[in-house]
Amino acid sequence: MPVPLPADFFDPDCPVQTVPVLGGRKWAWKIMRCLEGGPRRFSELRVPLAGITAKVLAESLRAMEYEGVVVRTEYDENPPRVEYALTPLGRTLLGPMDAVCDWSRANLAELLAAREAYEREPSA
Amino acid sequence: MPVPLPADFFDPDCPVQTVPVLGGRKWAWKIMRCLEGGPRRFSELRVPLAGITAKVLAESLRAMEYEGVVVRTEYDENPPRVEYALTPLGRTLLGPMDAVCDWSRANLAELLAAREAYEREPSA
DNA sequence: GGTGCCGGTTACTTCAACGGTACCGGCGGC
DNA sequence: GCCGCCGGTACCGTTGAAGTAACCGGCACC
Repeated sequence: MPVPLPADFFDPDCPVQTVPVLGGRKWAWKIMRCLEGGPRRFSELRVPLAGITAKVLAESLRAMEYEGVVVRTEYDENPPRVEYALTPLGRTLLGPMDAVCDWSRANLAELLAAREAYEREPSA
Repeated sequence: MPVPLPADFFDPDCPVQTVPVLGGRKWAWKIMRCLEGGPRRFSELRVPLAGITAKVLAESLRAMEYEGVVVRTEYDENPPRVEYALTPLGRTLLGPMDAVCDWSRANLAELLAAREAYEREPSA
């Protein structure tokens, strides 16, 4: 297939650029999983996300809210309560995420082997 | 669904941690697409990846090689030639990637709308 | 002998995500 | 009065990806 790639191979507003959550956010996938079963409170999320700090969790949730996959609901009760949940849009993202997770699970051994092989012979 | 999430909700070596390429690397998805049609040379890749610098392309390719989705082949010709190609493992990743791309394409309007809405009313 | 291409490398800078610590206001309980 | 819980914010430092710019050796061409 010797056809050279053209300079306009990519759409200037290629949808990949708009993929939320998936890029550069360490905790986002796990947060999605935690919300899969229903709305959760801030401190409730901190339990399974062992090691996350309040700051990073707040940042991540706000970013995911910005991207439209999470909603934040503040209840004017006493004591005040805040709940985070997936939006319908966010819920539709779970499918494609599953595909990637399944791939990763299925190829875990090969992935780890590749890294080891590279370290033995970096760019032969 | 009021069942609280347990502290060991996530497998300590959860496969999500091992997803290559997808996290934190700006150009990796596009590079995958460029290699989809067959092996490419370094300078050949720079054409469709408008704006990428030699340094970042070299770094990205090396990282992808480390993760086992790309192979680098050096031909001892004159002038010397280097080709990059997807590994079989890398090729199997295209499927899940397509799922995410399709999702993004299908929901592009909603994604952009969510961001605009957030900017009008940040965390109401 | 100078210019350019190929496939990079090196050094320096910028930026965003992450992590750590400290602290806040409003409330309830002791 | 004091402590702690809840849901954060403010400040600071670190890291790692990305960008900028300069340069390299080997070869071909003129």
